[in-house]
Amino acid sequence: MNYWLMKAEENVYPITLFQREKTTYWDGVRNYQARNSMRDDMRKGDLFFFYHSNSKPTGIAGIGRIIKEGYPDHTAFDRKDVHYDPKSLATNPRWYMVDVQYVKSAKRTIPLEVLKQNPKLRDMALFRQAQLSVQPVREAEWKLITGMKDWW
DNA sequence: GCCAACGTTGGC
DNA sequence: GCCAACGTTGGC
Repeated sequence: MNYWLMKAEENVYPITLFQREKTTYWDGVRNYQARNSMRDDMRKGDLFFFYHSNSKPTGIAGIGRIIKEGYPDHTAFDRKDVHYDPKSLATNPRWYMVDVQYVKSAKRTIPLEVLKQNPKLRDMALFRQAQLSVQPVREAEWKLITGMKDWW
């Protein structure tokens, strides 16, 4: 079982919408490292932190589960889609996505600042590669964060 | 809205 | 292969 952190802009896809929809596909990732994680490493049943960026505060808003492993991101083929990429061909897709299911929300978003203050979380990818929208989370980090009673 | 960090593109 | 220009991410 692997753990992940996936970022969504709150004004684009808030966790309240995820909760209503229950399942969705995670499209629009256009970074190779994030793509590789989704295409090669995510497994059905893996859990992830749903992270709100561009929000007040930014931070972990909830938890989701991977329910379908990597497959071509069709929004890259759609000329009218904001994530259209003419270099991604149906015969040779460049971008991948996964299907995800809502699991639960934090009582309140756990702010980035709170995570930063915990010395045990210092090595999280979140701080080392701030711009990466899909990133692995270590089991110890997962357990520590999900065990923060005030927030769940 | 600003801007630092960082990834990608393309000329050479 | 280098690197400047450019675009995007995301915190603030």
